[in-house]
Amino acid sequence: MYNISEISKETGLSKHTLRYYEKIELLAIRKDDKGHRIYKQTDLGALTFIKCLTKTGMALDQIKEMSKLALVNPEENAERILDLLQMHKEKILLDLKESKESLKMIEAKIEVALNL
Amino acid sequence: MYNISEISKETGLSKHTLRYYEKIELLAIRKDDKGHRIYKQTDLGALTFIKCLTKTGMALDQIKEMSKLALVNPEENAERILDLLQMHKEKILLDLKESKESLKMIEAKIEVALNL
DNA sequence: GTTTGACTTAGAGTAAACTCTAACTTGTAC
DNA sequence: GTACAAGTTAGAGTTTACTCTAAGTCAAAC
Repeated sequence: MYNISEISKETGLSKHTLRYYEKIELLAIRKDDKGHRIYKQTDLGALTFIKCLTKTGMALDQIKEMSKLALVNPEENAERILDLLQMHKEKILLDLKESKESLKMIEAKIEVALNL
Repeated sequence: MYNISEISKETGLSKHTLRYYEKIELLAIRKDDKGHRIYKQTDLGALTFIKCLTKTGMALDQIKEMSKLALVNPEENAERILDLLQMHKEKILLDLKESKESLKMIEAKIEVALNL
């Protein structure tokens, strides 16, 4: 069990961002009798996974769509979720390829600059 | 020599974006007597390199700063430019590392989903 | 000679993902 | 009992990188 400050430190996401994620219904967090958020291990896991997805360029809208599918009816939607994850995986592989190509061009520029 | 439509096709950047890049002074393009833009091979090269930099996460502001340095006084600024390029290279390497880690987590999720 | 299509401009509008502000409550420390 | 720190909300503002619109010029096609 964590409060918002602890989760913020743990995930590296700002408190603002954590509240924002709730506002856009990316995830739902239980609150105590004072209205303060209580984060569980599973919430930490979810946020860690969300970070993986955003870092690799998945839009919050898509992440939200996926997490809704998983929450509402995991069994019926398992295949669709798998599809989305696999499509994202392909996208990452393509991005990695393109980034490596860009890196080569940049390294070439650096080489040229060094030989002046 | 190319006009804006040809350069748009060649680079994959929209005409809107090409004009926008000029507006923010990312590069300067000569015009003919009718005020139409004339792109040279070097402009195509510059745009290709700009695409490498944006694709790998460099902000337009930084690209602009760098290209200003190169245009205003290439000799005096050579070292600074080299520095910026090398810093960006390090950033790409870190991003690649992080993306690969995220990829692993996503592949792990896919594995779990497949074994249900 | 007028329609079509490509170019031009200034400036407004959009989308995504935050980020901040103001006003408020609550619990602990002095 | 009051100051301080941490939590809350609704809603406004910011940043980045486009993207679009309206109004206009100009040359070639029919």
